Amino acid sequence: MTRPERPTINDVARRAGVSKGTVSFALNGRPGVAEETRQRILDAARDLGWTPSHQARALSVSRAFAVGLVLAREPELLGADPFFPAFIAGVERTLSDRGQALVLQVVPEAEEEAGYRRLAADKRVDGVFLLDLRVADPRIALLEELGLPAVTIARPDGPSGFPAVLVDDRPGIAAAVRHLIELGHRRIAHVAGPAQFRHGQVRREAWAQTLAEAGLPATACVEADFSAAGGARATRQLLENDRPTAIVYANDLMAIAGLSVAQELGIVVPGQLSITGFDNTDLAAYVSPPLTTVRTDPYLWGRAAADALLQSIEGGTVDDVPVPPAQLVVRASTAPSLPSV
Amino acid sequence: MTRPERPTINDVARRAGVSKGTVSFALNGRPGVAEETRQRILDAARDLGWTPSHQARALSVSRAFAVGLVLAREPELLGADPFFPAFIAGVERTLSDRGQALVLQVVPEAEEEAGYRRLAADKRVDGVFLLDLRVADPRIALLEELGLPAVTIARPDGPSGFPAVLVDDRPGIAAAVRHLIELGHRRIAHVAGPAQFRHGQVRREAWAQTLAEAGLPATACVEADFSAAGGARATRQLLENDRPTAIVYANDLMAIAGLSVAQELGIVVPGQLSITGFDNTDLAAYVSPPLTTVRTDPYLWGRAAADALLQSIEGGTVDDVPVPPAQLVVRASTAPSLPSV
DNA sequence: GGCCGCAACTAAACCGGTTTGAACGGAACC
DNA sequence: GGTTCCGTTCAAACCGGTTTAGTTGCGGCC
Repeated sequence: MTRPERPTINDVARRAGVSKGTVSFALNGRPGVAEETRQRILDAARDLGWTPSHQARALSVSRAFAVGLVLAREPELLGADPFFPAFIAGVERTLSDRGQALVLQVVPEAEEEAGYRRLAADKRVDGVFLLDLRVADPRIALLEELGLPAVTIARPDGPSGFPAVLVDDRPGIAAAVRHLIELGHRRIAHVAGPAQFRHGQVRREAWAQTLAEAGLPATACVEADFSAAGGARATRQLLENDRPTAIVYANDLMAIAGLSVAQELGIVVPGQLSITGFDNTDLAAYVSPPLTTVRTDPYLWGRAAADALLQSIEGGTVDDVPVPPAQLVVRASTAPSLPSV
Repeated sequence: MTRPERPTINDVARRAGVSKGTVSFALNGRPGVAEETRQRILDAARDLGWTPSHQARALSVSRAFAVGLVLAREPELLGADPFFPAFIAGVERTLSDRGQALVLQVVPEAEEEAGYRRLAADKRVDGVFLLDLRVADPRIALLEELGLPAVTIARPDGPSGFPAVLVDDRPGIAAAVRHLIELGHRRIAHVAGPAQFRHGQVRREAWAQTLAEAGLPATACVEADFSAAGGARATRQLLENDRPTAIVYANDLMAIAGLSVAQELGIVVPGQLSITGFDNTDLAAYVSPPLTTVRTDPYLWGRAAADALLQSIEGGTVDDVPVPPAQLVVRASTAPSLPSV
């Protein structure tokens, strides 16, 4: 009942009648091995069912054959975020084909830096994804200091030596705002994400800029935290005084919470208030009324990010990766603004 | 600008004036090293800022110092599930203190077995978590064959050589059903998860059994897939003929979708229909009406599961781990049943 | 004084690959 | 016929730890 020992490169060498150095060369497609010998070695390896020990390889070449993802969000927030699992699925799609693994680290925000340092010091990973970029994100300098390759999701605000997956939330938000303007809305509010996050900031700017371009005021904005509780609070605040006729939310979760707040206040959506979300979560189409929102494709971003990261690890400088823009999905939570409420 | 070479055990040995074997012994707290020597070695290691290379260690002791999690769910379903991120956060909490990493693998369901085999063959992990247990789950035999330690979340239906975190959904569902019975409901339906999943099956059984104990019929049950779309479809089906006065959903996502369906059909919740969910997602308290649901603690389960897994890897046989039962959270989506509708 | 036993330590093998330096043999060249 | 050169192969070093088999020095014992 002892587990069968797995064959090593020495077994292959013996069976093929060559030295293990030659086996290594043959299997890595290096020149300097006669075709006939190479064939013999490949056969021997196949017969024995040999696969290289990635631990041994990791030690010799000083690579981890893995990439990392550090999440500093609070677990509760993570739970509600549809982005993250889809992104990971996309990442895996690329990684698994290439024999790489994904190392995940979830840390309290205070230990974020230590998290990256540990991954680097232990040589656990050969590179990392940088998610949830913050304004003037300190992690960029940190990773440069650590010499760890990285790929950022969306372009950071400062200079960055790392390639970025060019996720841009602006067109999606702009489309939502324009959609509302076309419906006749003039008082269009925004429930924003935290300004410290790039995606919070960028969505807010897009909202403001699109309004400005239409000659409309961009005054009604409340900053929240992407959570349902925050969305509800912000909505209540907006609806209290000088009520807008439409609210653009920075994500679906807050939008759905806001929708409920409006309903509890007896405000009819979309009759008296139009609402848009962002993310197109699973639930968006199944609330009442179904939510007009912006569909993004985190699965695709994950694939693209992993491709770029692996390429970057293997040495090449990598260009930023374009991705298709987000699409507005019009459902029933938006309707023409009534001439006067 | 070259990255400074990090010190090896040889550097420490030289500095302390001993052989590297002694250094290894000293640092692993083995007997046979004089106290004075040990101190000198520790000092030298500290001075040099030495930390052991886990790659080298992994090779010699044939351990990965990592544990794995294979997710075979579709990305869309994952995205909506609050369980998974919280669980991971709990797992990490335990792992990071012990220098272990978490390797995540997201695979299409068809490649699930290959996923585990790869993790084992590459010695990428020393053990795995078994989530989303299925009825007669084939992975148990697979992992036993692979000789890979594991911990299951909830007890599997068949025999299992692995310790389990004793998550039990029954009391939570039973509490929800009893709560509805106490409110006077007699026609209590259930929107179930897929019967192939243990947690789908168990919740359904708990619903049926609690009704049976109260002498009520457990006939109105529709199986869905834990998704919003599925929950909406199931709800519509239940409300069409012989309408129940209450519906117990197997998760919050379906419950929220069901709530919207009822509202669109002009059925007042909770006036004409009471609804309960399961999970207590972030959103549950912020829909209208706020959802009565069952609060679980996946973060805690994650911690417990990781503890058990590490212990199991380190050799000991491990007992099943009890966890506190889920709690019913009563909100406004449940109300007394009207004498006659 | 010689022997035993033990604590403390060293040297070397080992894990399983990659990589370097040198050796070998045959063909080409002068 | 001897030198050069190249393609092929091997032996050994290396990555950085752990572990085993010895070696050393010292005190106790008879």
